[in-house]
Amino acid sequence: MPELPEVERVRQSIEAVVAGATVERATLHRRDVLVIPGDPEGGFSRNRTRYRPKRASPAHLLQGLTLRGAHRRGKQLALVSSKGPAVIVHLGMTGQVRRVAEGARLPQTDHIHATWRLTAADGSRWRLVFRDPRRFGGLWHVPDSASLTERWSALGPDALTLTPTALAEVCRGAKRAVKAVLLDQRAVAGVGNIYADEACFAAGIDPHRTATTLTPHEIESLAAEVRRILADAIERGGSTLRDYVDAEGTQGGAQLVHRVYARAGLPCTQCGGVLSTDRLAQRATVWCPRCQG
DNA sequence: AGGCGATCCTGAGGGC
DNA sequence: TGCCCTCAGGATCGCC
Repeated sequence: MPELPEVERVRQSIEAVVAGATVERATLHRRDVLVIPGDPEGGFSRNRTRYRPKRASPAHLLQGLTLRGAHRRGKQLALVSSKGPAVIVHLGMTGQVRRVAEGARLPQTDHIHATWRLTAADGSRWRLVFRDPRRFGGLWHVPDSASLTERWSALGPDALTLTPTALAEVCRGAKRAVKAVLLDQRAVAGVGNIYADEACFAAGIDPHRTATTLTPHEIESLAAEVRRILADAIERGGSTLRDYVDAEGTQGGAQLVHRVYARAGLPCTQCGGVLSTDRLAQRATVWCPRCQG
């Protein structure tokens, strides 16, 4: 499940090829994966039972344009053209962006929903594909840079640079669990279930605590741990639990240092006590009742 | 306001 | 070997 670190690794692993590249040809293999402005379903997620996509053209996937680069906010990735139009890529649960040299074979060819054929700035030719077996992810066409800014302004501050002030602001008056706040992309962008649990553990805060009751000291500690854990996970190449690989197919190693995620019933690495589990905000949650007061 | 359940989807893993 | 069930979860929607 790609969260901020995994999306950032994907971004890094395509940036060099994407910056200055020309999109020679773009193909959409599955129509309902792309949302274009004016679609009956205008939100960020598609309700598939009702979603009826309008006709998409290769231009909606930036065919014929030169790319400026790959940008990221929270868990969202955007291929941005130098003229302004962009495509937001959301990986959802099982989404991948893979990149191979033109003519090279992709390791997996099932569930590929979009393909871009690129000529990089140095003249080399590449194929970029969006693959997403479970289709919780998707693509969003954005007509200009102002629209991208507008869309991304609906997201909270990027979790990688989360300040105590910003965290305090979204916790103020929030009568819900602090983990629910961390998972809310409008409050903080980029944290998912794994790193929410890991950050709460590292900060010694029970994820069930009502957000508004956190002390300034706890807020500061939590913001620092969110930043540290995400930065460390990026350095380790992200967390590979099952599906995640970066654009070159490289697995991550951050899962090796998880202290609580998927460790329910196992001993706490800090105190040796048994880790507890329940469901919070619809997500499996693991914490140490002794270390997280 | 926000908790909660349902929904979308596929693949893995357990039980028998 | 195979079938059925459950579970995983990001985001949203509708109900309470």
